[in-house]
Amino acid sequence: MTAKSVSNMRVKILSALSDPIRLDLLVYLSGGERCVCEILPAFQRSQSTISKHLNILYEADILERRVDGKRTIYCIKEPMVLEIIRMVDCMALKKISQLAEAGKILEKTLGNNQ
Amino acid sequence: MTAKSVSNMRVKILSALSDPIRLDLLVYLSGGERCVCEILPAFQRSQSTISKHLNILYEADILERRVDGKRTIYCIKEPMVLEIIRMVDCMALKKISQLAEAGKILEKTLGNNQ
DNA sequence: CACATTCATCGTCTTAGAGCGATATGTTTA
DNA sequence: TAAACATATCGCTCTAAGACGATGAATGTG
Repeated sequence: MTAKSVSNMRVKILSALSDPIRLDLLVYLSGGERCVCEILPAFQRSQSTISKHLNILYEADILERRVDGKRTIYCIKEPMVLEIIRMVDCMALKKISQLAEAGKILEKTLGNNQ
Repeated sequence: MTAKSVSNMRVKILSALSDPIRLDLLVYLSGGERCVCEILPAFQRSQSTISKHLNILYEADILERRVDGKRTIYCIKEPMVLEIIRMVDCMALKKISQLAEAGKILEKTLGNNQ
């Protein structure tokens, strides 16, 4: 039962991370806690859309939230998530540089053949 | 341009990881390289479904593949992905144990109130 | 060469999720 | 208490993705 719970939670966390806006939100919040009315103008999306994304991150236990008067303040609950993003970026960079390298080689080869 | 490429690749990698079958495939392949005909009987899905999932992991640069005769052999290209899964599992476990703890406290409280 | 094996890809169906406007809920302020 | 503000939620549309059977493209075998 626990094994299945962990499996479900694992997918929930990774699904929450697999969206460009939500990744940007996390990077934005890595600078410290922010209320929604601060977050909104930093993202070119409707209020309902941002609210939904924040809630998905909250449900995945990645963000923490706290109500202060009429504001709701979000912050990163699990800093490990930033480490995960860092590792994924590392993988992405590796891939991009491989592609760039391949591009150069191809260019060179084509150049020689002409 | 590169920033956007990294961002796209990042989402691609995380999307590839956000599926239960694909995570199981990675755990399965962490035991070493396997051809598709070995993988298939270990998963209760159609051949086309497994093939597609393997391809998604391949496209995300997570798996490597090699053709040997009429077999295609897959293996993990980027071991860092296992480390990422490990960290996500850690987060998931933390959450599960929090829930379990909350359950106990609730139980105790209800018990005391009666 | 005909056939079996192995795997990828295509076409189709169905479901999940992103996006947004409109509305609901709770809080401060006038 | 009415109005303004901050945010969540609902209802809807549209697109992306999962699943699978059928087909296609290789490779090996009799």
